[in-house]
Amino acid sequence: MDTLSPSKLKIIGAAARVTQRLGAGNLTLEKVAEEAGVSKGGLLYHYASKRALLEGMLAYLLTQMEARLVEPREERELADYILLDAQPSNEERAISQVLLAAAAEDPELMNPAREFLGKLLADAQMHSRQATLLLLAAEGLRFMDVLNLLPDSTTRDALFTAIADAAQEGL
Amino acid sequence: MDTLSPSKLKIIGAAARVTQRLGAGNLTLEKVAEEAGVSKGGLLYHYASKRALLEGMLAYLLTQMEARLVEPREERELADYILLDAQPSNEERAISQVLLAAAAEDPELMNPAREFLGKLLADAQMHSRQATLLLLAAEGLRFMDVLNLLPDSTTRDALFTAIADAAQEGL
DNA sequence: GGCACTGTACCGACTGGACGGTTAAGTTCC
DNA sequence: GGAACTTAACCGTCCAGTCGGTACAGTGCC
Repeated sequence: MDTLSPSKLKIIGAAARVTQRLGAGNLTLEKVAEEAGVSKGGLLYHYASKRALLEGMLAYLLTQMEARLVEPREERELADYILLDAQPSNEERAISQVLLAAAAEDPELMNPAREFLGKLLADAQMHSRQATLLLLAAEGLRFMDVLNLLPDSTTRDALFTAIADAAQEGL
Repeated sequence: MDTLSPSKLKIIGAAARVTQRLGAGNLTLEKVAEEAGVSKGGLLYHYASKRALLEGMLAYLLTQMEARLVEPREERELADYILLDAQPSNEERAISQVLLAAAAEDPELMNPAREFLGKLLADAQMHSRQATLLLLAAEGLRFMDVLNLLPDSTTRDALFTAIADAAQEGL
């Protein structure tokens, strides 16, 4: 995992902001460039194609999420399996949204995510059925959240506490 | 819910097939028209815009799903809450895929789905925390499935039986 | 110090293709 | 005759990616 250059970080942040403002469907290189304060050429110097930019965004997202999952597999408790999806930042939400949209055009793009999720799922299955269910539920909530499928934010919070309680009390 | 005309049904089926074959990102009016055996103009006669077509697909999907949920709210058992996501047909998967992709571009499109899900979620919450968790888990699995985020189909089946067992045994 | 050259970062006008939607002219069936 | 339906050509817009530049900070050589 090479560290991202400041320019690349700036660009990814800009892409997330554009998405938040205009929606994933309106994420164009020109807009990202403008938001990042560079020209389109400048942007393409750092990410040679839109696909490369999207790949960069996905990699960034996965690093962010991985950072939350501190416990090594052997020492994970039930509650650790929902950590991944607890309170995603707006930036994370935006990036997830873009990726969901992009996956439709280019499924290959999601390979790293599939791999990541596959490992996590396998760990959960090895741990217990409860862990598996909690992980699935947390992911379900996350998807609904990212896709704006939840009626309001209080519902989201209620659902999250339901999962968190279940993880605590072991139900 | 007015019944769909044969032409419209034909078009929706064609759209699903195009999606299966080429991916959600390549769903264009021209391709759908060709697959349905009509011209683009003919398609647009029935669905006045691409958005209208997508709305039609969503409505169709929701009717399909609703049909599975036979029990009235008061008589629902735990297992009923995962019925919705059990074994979606390829057509359903394709339509869901398109909708997921479209939602990122145009969140308004998903209003009916949001409403549908909101009700279901409220019912589950009223039933029990277990029902809520099962519903979330089933939805989580469905999203992963639709987005091709699962490593393989045996994993999917294993996860589904895990949920189903939990619904049966009441865990 | 001055010169030639190289690599890195960045710029923005332009192009080419894709695609949603329009239109005007049919055809078919009641 | 007119309503429902179909057709093919066409238009306009949007956007990823290209390309010929510029600026500037080294670096090596005399």
